[in-house]
Amino acid sequence: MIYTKTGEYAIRAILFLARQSKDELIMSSEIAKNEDIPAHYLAKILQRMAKYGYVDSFKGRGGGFKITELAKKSSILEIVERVEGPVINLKCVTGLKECSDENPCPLHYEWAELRNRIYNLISSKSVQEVAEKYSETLRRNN
Amino acid sequence: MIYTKTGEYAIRAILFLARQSKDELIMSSEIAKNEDIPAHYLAKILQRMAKYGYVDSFKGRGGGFKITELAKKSSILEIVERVEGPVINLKCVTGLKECSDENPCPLHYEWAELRNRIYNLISSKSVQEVAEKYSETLRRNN
DNA sequence: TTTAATTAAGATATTGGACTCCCAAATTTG
DNA sequence: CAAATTTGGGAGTCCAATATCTTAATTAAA
Repeated sequence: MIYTKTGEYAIRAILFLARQSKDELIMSSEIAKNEDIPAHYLAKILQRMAKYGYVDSFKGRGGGFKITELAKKSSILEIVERVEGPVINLKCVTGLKECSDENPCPLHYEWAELRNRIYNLISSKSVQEVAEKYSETLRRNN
Repeated sequence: MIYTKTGEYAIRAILFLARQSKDELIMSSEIAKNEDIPAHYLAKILQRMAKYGYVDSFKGRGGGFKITELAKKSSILEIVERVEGPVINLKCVTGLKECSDENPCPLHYEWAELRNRIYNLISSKSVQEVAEKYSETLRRNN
């Protein structure tokens, strides 16, 4: 993974919610169980995502979480960066202090290209698209 | 950066040493100053690299460090992994629990390719090559 | 031989991420 | 209304990475 556990848990939870049938409420504990995430910790992350408007939350018996339209349209990168801050450091793989477009280290341009492609990979598809395609794969195989 | 600060410091120090004129001894504090690395922390890292045979160390007045032939021939990846353990996590960018070649998530193959290219980028050139090419760039520009 | 300089080594401190616990607030159900 | 259930929010623990400090060992130079 490129990001931290917090970001990973956030994405797994949101993709899990995105794969549920419409308007169904899922409890934090159920997501935790299914995705193998520490329950109390996930609760915190969901709490934050509720603030950001990525999930709607409902208290009390029968309560739980469901994904919002905002989250469905968002990319993985957007959600992760909201939850944990910038994902990929801009610095070059050599880490050289003076490395820049003017004074490029020998790996500068190749790394820049890869970095862009990584960004692209996790920002060009919406959560909904990813969830749907993944559901298809699971349907085909099982 | 893909690796931790410890790995980054190690690489910057080793590339700095690789750019020095032959047989010159460089003090830990001098590297720290030039590369803007916490001095005491770098000392620890150099100490470990001495154990691994990547630098030779000399105590006392006039002492310091110099890079070994082993380090010159090694790749950035080799050194970083020696210093801090495996660099890039194998897990997919979606973090999905069941993601595998059989049940690939929608980003699985693209990510696998990028991961390979990153590995390639930091493992196909030796420290010496990187240092030499970088020195050339600096000479041309300044 | 003494002093200063430099690395080696180990102990300690700080920080941030990961995780836990507890109680309050809200909501449903009986 | 009371009890049970579920999220919200605050506080606290744990651990590894990062960073600092102190002292010992070694060496060169005065």
